Amino acid sequence: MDNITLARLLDETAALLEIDGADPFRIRSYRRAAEAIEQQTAQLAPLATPDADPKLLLAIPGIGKGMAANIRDLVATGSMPLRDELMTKYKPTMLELLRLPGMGPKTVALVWSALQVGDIDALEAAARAGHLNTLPRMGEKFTAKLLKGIEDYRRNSSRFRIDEAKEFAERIAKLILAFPGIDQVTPAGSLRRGRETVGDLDLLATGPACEADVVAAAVEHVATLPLIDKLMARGQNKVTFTLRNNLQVDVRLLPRASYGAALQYFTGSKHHNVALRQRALKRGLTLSEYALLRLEDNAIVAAASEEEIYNALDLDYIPPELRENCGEIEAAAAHTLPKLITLRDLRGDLHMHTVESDGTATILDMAKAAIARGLEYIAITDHSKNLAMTNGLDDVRALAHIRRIREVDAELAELFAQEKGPQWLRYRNAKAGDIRLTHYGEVIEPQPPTAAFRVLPGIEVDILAEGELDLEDATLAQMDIVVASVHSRFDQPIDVMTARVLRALENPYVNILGHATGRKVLKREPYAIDITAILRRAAELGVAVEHNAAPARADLNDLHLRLAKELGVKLVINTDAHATGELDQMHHGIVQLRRAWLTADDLLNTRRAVDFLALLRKRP
DNA sequence: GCCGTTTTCGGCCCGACTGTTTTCAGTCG
Repeated sequence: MDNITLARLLDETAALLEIDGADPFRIRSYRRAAEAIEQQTAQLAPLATPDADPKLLLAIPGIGKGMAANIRDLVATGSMPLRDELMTKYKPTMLELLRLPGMGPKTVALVWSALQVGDIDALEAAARAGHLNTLPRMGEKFTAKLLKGIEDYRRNSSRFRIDEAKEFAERIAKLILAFPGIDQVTPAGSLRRGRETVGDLDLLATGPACEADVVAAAVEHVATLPLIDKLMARGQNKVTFTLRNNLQVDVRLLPRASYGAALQYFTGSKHHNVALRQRALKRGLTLSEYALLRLEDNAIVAAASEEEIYNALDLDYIPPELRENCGEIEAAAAHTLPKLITLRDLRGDLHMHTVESDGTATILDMAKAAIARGLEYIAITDHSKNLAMTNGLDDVRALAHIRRIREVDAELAELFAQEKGPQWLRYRNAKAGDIRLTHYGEVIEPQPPTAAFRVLPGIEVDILAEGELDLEDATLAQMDIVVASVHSRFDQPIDVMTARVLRALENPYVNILGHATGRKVLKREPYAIDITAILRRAAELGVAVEHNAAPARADLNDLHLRLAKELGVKLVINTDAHATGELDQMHHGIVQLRRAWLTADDLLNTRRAVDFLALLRKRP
């Protein structure tokens, strides 16, 4: 039984306990255990066998004697007594009801006990028949909202990818900023924390118009924005609505003086906030979205900035990406938070395409775009022949392409030698206007170059059915960068796919493993290969593993990135750009790396080009 | 059910909004 299943079973038990009206603190402990298990990079099942050291499970915060016994039961039998008992009392489909808006545990328990309604279809039927109106607190409005909720749930219960969510956040922010007196709109929530997907948007607005005595007008402005599909709720300083694509947006308008407290509060995560408030209480303080207050006299200790609040709690400032209550508070207290990687640390991008296969720009265009973004080297890695639909290269074309790449490389080196930099800055400045080198507010200033920009010849070679590659070794030997990727046939069993990739890693010319998992971020599809096995082998062989920065193609999740670091895997981050503008996708990938606590030292392509090449796998 | 620079017992985060209430329970983030 893997960690994800374990966590899901405990989380379901928590939900059933909630419906059962159990002690809320006991419920919380089940949730906490589920979250703790999800965060582990090592599988727990081997630690839960009868002959394993019991201390190992107990070492995980949130798991005590009782929960350890539950875990051992789950691993041994697939279930546990409490869960079995609850499952006979209630229906598993009731868990789904909790996902509907307005349906909490109490209401689910009520419709079950009063009407024997235990699944979505029955609930909808009861609502349409007016049966719900006979129950307390469930009138016309509740029923109408619920029916809409059921409809939305069936149509689209998925989350939104971070790049899409960010785009909407920016559009809405622009509309809100049109109101005079609102001078700042900041995305908070999981978008600011850099989660791969977000369930809803949290936007925090502030400025003179958001002060308590005048905020009503600004609320009216937000509640009547033209792109609102359905207004869900509106309060004194909060507006909730959905867009036509069903993305839910929460806008809070808060006074400038409490901006820091509000930003901290709405950025979350929930668990991080809970832990922070507990810490505050231990210090005789109380934390809310308005301020950090001293309990005895309600004096404001900190409110204007997040830094003040963390510092007042004897903590170093914690970057949003780390705020998951996953050890960051302890590290901040001990001053041992890592110096997280930033976009600025990146020096090269080793995976991109040109017009030679399925890209839209030339080699020189890609080089200029990379220079404009402050990079020092790139690798051109067009597709190989097996991907016919991308106009992939056979051996003859691949060798000819290498010659052109080397020509561009030499051309740029000559320019650098002749003009010592100014020419490079011209490339930069020509593009500076329409390139947004920002990372959630941090503006990246390109630095003057200290060495010639390098364009490295490479290829993204396709892994075939038996694990062999679709180009000759003699061709691959000419390349600096050989990215091996799986592009299709993900319908194969996981062991078949894994063996295929492992075999490809053995090829002495492969120095980077490209996308291989067939993972789709929004579809909850299982991985097509055993990532743990692949990472272990890659570490042994010295093959670098790519983290694809494009949100649509991100193969590795937070957990895999942390595991890769633990295993000493050589990691690189690449955009896989098919157009110059796609190089900007890099910042999404950087955020993912930050979430995994990675620093500049954990990546190969934060090094200078010459150092980087020396760190790659040794070739025969 | 977990946990311990006040603790092996007695705590366990905070506030806003909704609906249907005539003072609040349930939900949400």
